[in-house]
Amino acid sequence: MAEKSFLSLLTKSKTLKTTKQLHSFLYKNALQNHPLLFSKLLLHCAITITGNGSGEEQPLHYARRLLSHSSPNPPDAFMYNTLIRGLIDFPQIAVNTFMEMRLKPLSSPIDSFTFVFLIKSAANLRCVRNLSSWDILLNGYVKLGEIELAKITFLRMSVKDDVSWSTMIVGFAQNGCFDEAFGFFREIHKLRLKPNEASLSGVLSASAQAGAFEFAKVVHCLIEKSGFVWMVSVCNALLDTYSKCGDLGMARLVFERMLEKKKSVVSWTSMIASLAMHGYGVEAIELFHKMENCGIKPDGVSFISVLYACSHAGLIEEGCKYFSMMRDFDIEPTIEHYGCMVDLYGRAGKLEKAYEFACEMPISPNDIIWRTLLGACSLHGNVKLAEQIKKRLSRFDLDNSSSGDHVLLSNVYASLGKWEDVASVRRSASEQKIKKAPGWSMIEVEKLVYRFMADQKQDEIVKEAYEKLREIMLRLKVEGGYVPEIGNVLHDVEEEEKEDSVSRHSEKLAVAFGIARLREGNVVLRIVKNLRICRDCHVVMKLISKVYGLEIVEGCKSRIAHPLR
DNA sequence: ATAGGGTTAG
Repeated sequence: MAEKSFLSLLTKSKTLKTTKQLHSFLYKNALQNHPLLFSKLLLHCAITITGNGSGEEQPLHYARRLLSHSSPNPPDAFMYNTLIRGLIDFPQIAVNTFMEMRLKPLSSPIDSFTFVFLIKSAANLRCVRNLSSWDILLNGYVKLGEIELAKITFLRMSVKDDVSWSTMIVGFAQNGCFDEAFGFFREIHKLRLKPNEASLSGVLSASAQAGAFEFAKVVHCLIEKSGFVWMVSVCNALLDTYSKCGDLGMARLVFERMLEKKKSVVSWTSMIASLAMHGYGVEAIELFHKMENCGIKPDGVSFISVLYACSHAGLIEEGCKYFSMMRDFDIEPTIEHYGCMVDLYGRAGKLEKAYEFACEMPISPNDIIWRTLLGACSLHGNVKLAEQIKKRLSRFDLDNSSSGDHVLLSNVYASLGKWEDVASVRRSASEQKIKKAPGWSMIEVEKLVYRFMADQKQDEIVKEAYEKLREIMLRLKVEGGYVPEIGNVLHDVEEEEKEDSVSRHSEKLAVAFGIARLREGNVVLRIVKNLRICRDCHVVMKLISKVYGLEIVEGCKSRIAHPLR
């Protein structure tokens, strides 16, 4: 059967009658389960409604019936999307259709297209009457990452319920607008609205990502006081937040306090990931087994976490075992799982194997896979492979994240003292107008967050930090026998200059400021930064811990380092 | 209705 000719007939059909005829033809040829043809048919019906606009409901019912009879397979999101797209002039019906869609079992999940069409049809906002429709609209914008549009819509809404508020908070948290998430949460409090499970989870997730430890603790108090402690997602978010803020002990406590039967896959996986990120790979794996013994089936994310644990603990064989174990659980490996495997081999120095693995993956490798390998090359000083991989990476259309790739390659050269090559990488980077993302570090002092950058404008705070830093470095040299570690500095410059450029790194400033403002009895400093720590800073942190008797916890996105452990 | 966990790098 020529699919194309059928489709062209379908698109040419202008009435419900001819559409129905084509439909029966479809059945006769046993093509009714063909999702594409089916969707086209649906679209056609839907368009017929909007086309004659005379309150003709018949085609709509017909389209609906088609959907409910699309057995033996459940309908997929594509079909519903088509219907919603056809309802562009009937926002209320479109929203109702969406409501129906989310209640039905679908063979493919609701995707961003669903929201694109939904929002388009609801663009004429006067048509949207009830509050839940508005909330769905907000959620649609959030899912599309259009957080500004969501905010505008939210501000225009005359009536808002707690779902509207929590949708916004979660939206901010998911789109990296942490300050806004905090702000909206405070606003809820001011308006004397009760926070709910979602807004609490959302604001905690924002705290976790921003490393806002003090803020998180305030939220935690609120949770304890208002009896939200028994909500699974709130506990999960709390656990994750403590872990990401560097307090593994509290994360553990939250996990252990949860009732055994309340713990979900997410709870277990969060705890496994926390252990892994804090460097307890073996314990993470043990917990994975404990989870299985408790009858909780691991999902895809659980495997990512346990693979992460293996690669960072250097447990190659274990990693391979878990990777193949996924099949027993009917979990199809995704690009993330393959990424973990490449990291597993690469980190352990098996660069050839890692490269081979990446080339033979059934999914075509993304930039992250290659960057993983490039990182491994830099770790093990393999110039040849690094150059090859850099070439592959440059084929990706990367706008902002590519600066790091140049840095990585130049680090490979620098580690071998190939300064001409380092210079040429820098030249090519600057020719392509690639700017390195400036590194920053944050420290929370008495519930206020201070952010430092390497060559910041001097204000009182920065001056205070620099002054303290000078004093600290002197003390480290005298008492700790500090020698600057400058292997990673890119320029081939005089030693003194290298030391100088290293000494201004933002994390040193942040720690210095923390020490300058240290309160009596406080022995922990928490730093959050956007870039990975450099070797020299690592050494300095270790020495500071020793000389000053402090614990320094450095959080860096997904990893937490404890220099003194 | 809205929610919680996850691959790389400077």
